[in-house]
Amino acid sequence: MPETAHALPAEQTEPLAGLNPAQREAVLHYEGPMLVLAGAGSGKTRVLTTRIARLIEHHGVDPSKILAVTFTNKAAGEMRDRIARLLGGEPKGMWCGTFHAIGARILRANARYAGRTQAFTIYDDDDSQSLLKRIMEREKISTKQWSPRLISGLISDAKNALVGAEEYASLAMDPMSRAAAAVYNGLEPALRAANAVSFDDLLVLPVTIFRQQPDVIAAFRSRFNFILVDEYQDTNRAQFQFIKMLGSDHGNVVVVGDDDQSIYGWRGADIRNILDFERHFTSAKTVRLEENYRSTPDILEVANAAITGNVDRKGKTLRATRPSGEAVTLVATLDERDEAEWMMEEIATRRSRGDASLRDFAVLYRTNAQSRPLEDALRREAVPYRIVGSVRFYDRREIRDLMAYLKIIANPADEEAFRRAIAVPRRGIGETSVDILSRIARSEGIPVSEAAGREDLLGELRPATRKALIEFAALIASLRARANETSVDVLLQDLISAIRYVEHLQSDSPETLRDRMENVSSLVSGAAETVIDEGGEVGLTPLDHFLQRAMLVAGADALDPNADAVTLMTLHNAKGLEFPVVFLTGLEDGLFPLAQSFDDPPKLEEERRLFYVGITRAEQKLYISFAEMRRRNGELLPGIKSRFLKEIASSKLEDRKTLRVTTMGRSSERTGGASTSSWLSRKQHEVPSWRRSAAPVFEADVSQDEPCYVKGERVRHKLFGEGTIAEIGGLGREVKAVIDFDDENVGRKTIKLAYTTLERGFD
DNA sequence: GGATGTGTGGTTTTT
DNA sequence: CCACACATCC
Repeated sequence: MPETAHALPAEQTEPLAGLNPAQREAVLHYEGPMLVLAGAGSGKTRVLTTRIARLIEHHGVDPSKILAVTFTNKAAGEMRDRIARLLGGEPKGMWCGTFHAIGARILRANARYAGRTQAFTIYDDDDSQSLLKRIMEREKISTKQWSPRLISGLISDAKNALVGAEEYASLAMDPMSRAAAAVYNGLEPALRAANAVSFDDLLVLPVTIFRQQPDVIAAFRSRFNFILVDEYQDTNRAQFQFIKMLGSDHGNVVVVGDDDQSIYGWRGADIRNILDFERHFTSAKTVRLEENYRSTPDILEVANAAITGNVDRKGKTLRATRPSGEAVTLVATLDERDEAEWMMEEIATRRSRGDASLRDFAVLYRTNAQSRPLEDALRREAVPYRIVGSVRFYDRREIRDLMAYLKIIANPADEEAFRRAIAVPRRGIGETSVDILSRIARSEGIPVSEAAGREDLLGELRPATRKALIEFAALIASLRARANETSVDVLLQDLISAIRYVEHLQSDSPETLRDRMENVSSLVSGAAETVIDEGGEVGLTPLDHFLQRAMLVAGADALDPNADAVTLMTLHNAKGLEFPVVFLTGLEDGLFPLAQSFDDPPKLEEERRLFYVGITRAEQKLYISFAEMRRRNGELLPGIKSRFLKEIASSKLEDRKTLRVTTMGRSSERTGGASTSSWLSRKQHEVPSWRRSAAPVFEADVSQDEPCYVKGERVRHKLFGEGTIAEIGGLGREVKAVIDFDDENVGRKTIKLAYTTLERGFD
């Protein structure tokens, strides 16, 4: 991270120069466990890299004895580069990568202990879910009652907590868990048969192997004498166990993290890992990095105020080192379009002052769906932008198609890949035929792709189908032979012409041909670059390497730092990044924080940490915006200012409204004109003078088809007082709300909104 | 078996 | 509002 770009020359000549006392202490620490509580922008990357360089240079540690775990591949690459710069050369043999990449590497070398070969495929969520769905069908579990998504989530949670299928089954009491248990039970053999592993398995299987194979764990223990883990606050139980098994003997485990930035609880990350580190690794030293080199004091004040609402934290306050700058702007906008237009104006103003390039701007939001109107605005004005995440490169149809071929070439047992590849240019083989084939293959105990080439086994299929299968099998076989003698990019080109993929794209959808072709050629050039990448120690083929890398790239990995464009991404993707100017959009109650977190304090705290992460991305200028109306799932919903904003003293924020909000606010009744959308006719209450920027309060208007209240919203009833909406439903005059009133004597009541007036928009 | 159409259901965040 | 799953028809 470039937070100390200006300090680079000093770093090169005298590594310890320019470090503050806390940073210095962390760098100088040699053996034993240490927890570095590193606030946002406190120079933790510098501490990590300097420390590793010092281990190697000063303490004479062999780089191959060091294991460094990062959160993204990009962070791993940066760490490598910076260490190389400090040492004046690549540290040979050091392992540096994400948990998943490191897990994959360990698993490659020890695949046999997990019932796989080293050519195993990594299934992404889509692959896992389609496999899961077929298992559910086989087990006669309704995919309607419990979606594969849900079941897959349950199994994933179990895996991340290191709960195996058997144990899970013994714990499953309710019908849903029992369904999940049955699927989980069927999933393991299916993955094994496909010589595949899920994402979660990349963490779980190494731990399982460590537990079962004493020599394997012993070898790794003696190899990695120094372990460093970045973003420790986002580790889950499996990752914790992994680190503990490797490091508890010598205790040379340094973890760096910030409990206030733990935002992956929903993915099984356990904030207790960092909160309890000193208990897990006794005699651990703790160092706090609280000096912030990134943001202006104005931004930091807001950040500190925002996070204070959390109870479950170690507690730390960022201290500014930079001079004071612009105030943080909080702007009320009319709707998501207005929000986008306002953002465009601010970008234009700053650009016209000539002190900002496009890459200085980042636009952050809670959910991917919010990017649409922002993208529209950018496109309208022809402002270049890049978007991180949303549709990952490897998730695109055309890429997945070709990748399926590569996978089946690399791993003949991969049934998911087989199914996708065989369906792609249509070749007269439908799902029913594949199902029959799959059954035959299973009873013969051979992979589907092998069964497809065995004419003697295909008796029950029609001659045309049989012929097509044999042809397909021959195609794969010849490509596989080709894979052994050529590079991945050439293989891809051969593949594309062999299946006449361009013609397929052309006939499939001529409109998108250009875009797709572009993606296909990016894939080919990406493949060309991967070949010259690291060699790998277990004798992997270039194809295996390419596939693995492809499966493990994250959205943020693809960020090209040289592109001059505005960056759009979710808050989760923004972790670890920084920008001169940041727009934090959609600060509406129910959206950020999401309504689902309202009645769940730990979840609400996680949302607040996410808010904190967003704020601390900004270096010079932070904009926060919310919209009074927002289209969600095609429905226009009223929005009120996020509760998070109300936790920040108004003196810390510069309040603004867009022109449209200002004009609309005055003329309540007769705004007329083109956009007579329903909400315009709603009457407004007086806004109390003591809260100038509060969102307008609307009367309940039951003539609308769309519900005007959302679940979880706070309301006040004339008779019953204040309460929270627990449930809402019905249309028109039939709209009913189930409300839990604060007054215990009132309790829960179901109210027809047509006959009542509720107030909202307070506290 | 495949194309076309209609219905449904869903949306938090990602390695 | 949109993507996808499913059903129907060819």
